[in-house]
Amino acid sequence: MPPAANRPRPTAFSSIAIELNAVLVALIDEQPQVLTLEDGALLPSGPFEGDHPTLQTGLRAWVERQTHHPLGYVEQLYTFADRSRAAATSGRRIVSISYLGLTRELIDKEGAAAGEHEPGWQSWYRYFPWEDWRGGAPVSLARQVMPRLRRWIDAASDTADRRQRRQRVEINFAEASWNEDLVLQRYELLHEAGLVPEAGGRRPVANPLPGGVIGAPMHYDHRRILATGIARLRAKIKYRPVVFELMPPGFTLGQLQLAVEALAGRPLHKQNFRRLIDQQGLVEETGAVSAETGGRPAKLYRFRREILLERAVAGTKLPLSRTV
Amino acid sequence: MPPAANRPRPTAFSSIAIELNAVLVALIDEQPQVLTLEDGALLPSGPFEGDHPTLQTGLRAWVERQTHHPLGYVEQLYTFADRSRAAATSGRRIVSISYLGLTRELIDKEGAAAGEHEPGWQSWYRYFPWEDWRGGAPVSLARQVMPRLRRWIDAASDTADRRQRRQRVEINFAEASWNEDLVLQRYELLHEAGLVPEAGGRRPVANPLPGGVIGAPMHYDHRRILATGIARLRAKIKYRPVVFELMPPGFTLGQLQLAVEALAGRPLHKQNFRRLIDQQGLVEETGAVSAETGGRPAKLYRFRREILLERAVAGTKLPLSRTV
DNA sequence: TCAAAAGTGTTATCCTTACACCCATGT
DNA sequence: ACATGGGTGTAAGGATAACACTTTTGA
Repeated sequence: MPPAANRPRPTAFSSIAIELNAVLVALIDEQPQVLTLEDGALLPSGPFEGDHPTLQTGLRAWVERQTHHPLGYVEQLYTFADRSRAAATSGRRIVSISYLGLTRELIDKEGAAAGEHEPGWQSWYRYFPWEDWRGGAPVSLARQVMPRLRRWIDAASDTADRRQRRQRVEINFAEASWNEDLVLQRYELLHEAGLVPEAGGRRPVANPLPGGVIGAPMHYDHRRILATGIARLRAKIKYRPVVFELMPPGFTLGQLQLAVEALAGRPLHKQNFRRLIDQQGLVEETGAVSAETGGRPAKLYRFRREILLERAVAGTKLPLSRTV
Repeated sequence: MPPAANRPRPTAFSSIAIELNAVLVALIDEQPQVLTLEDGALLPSGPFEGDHPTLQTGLRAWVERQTHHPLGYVEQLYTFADRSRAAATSGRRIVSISYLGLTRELIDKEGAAAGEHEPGWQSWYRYFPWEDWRGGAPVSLARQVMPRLRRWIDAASDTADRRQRRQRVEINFAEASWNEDLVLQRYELLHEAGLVPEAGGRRPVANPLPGGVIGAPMHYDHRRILATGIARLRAKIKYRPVVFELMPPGFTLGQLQLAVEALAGRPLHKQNFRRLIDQQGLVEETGAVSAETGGRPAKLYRFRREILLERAVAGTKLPLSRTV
């Protein structure tokens, strides 16, 4: 076998910009919030310079430089490079690698540049009002989203197409069988239907309907990246103990439930939530109780960090044989 | 708000090569096989040129050019850019975006370049022999992997470190609670322990133990990418009907079970597997029966493609309330 | 007739869902 | 006293895991 250097390897020396995007999430005032720039129109992003050993260290470097705060849990989301959706205004091609970051503490605003670029937290439901089912079905769904989707269905060119559209809407938006994990799928469908045209760098949509925008827009495809992050997080809290990355060191079970509800965007069953938590052995009592918001004082709990080492997490759906 | 072109946007015009890698999987002779180059030492990879509208079309373009065969199911895996693991030999920085592709049919070898670059299929268990539990615990696990991992544990600098190592090995490699989804975690642990040094472009490992390589090596970090693909696929077959992308149009339930077993790397319980399949309504009888390998003739089934539109797939683990 | 694989039926167990209820505190 | 949230017990239903058994072919 020839040495590595001699082997031909089909790689292009492309003049393409590589950008790192971050969906930084924190729970503030029982709301899932996202760090943004420019009044909520932009996710923080930075260049990937070749001088970092890994992508993640590159990300951590500029996020911490920009926010003066160490980053906790970080995971890669997706790599986008759609020509039409990223940077149509500049002629330059951009590959954007996005990350999800969870933080427990507030980002120090002092260190950041003042003025237009000042970072700020925004509730993610500002961008996706139809995703917040904590108080029942969101009004914007019935009032705005569904009527426009129905018009989009009717605008199909032929019956086969119309049937297809109806079926897709039914799967993703049916109230009776709402699946909170489909954040990205729903956003992509709305985008395809021309209902979420973005502020900058978007291709003119195929079917621009009157009535315009639903939910706050963002520049480039940042709202799509945000949708990816929310979808990932909602799926993940179901099989990995990531909520605790967003919680303070001590918390009540009620606070924990509110946190999960904020992320999942729907109310949970109190008693069963509690049973689920303790039968998984995720938390332990600190011994203290909280002086709180009315009602009986609640025990404080802390996350058992050890279990990150103890568990490998299952994930079964196959009828496994015991005769291995 | 200023127009998009005026807004400063922190992107670097990096001179970094962008590469697309493909883990192309097919089921051949009841084995999960992967398309490779150079006698199995390399995954097919190609450049991302800026002239494609999306990353996926870029990938499809060169894969189809190289193999003269249309690509079916495709999904993005991960983006790596570790300096130490990708291309240490050349000085150039490479960002490699990897994809998983599933194909039902053989790739046409005629169209490909002859000689050293001729593509060929390899069983993926050639690279990860410890992952094949279809015939019970693989011998290489007890004979090779575990003894070396134990030496790695003993080689820890202090007791805390030793305890940590023991725990990680226990979680990922314990026979009693083997989790077939942890392919990537296990590979990364073996890599960290210096047990899977790769042929080219790898940083000299911290703890090179005698006894050398376990499983067939690959160049660069391609084995890591392959591990990512296998892990993703094993996890995915549990909640999405992707196996059918690998099956012929008509198949028996026995063949289907063998296919899932090949991917999951472990034997399944026949009766329960059948119940699971038909209670999910995934398949329907074609009416035909197969002339087969001995024993009673089996009914042939086909995948109900419609269900891809009918279902949104659940994925619950939270105690949801009905009082929405 | 026997091996080999297909195919059917039934039972025990666990987990999820749901309901009903009591407890401790502030106002 | 009563509103408010904390906290506990238990029953019904469904899904999984396991077992036992019959059927149909080829050699």
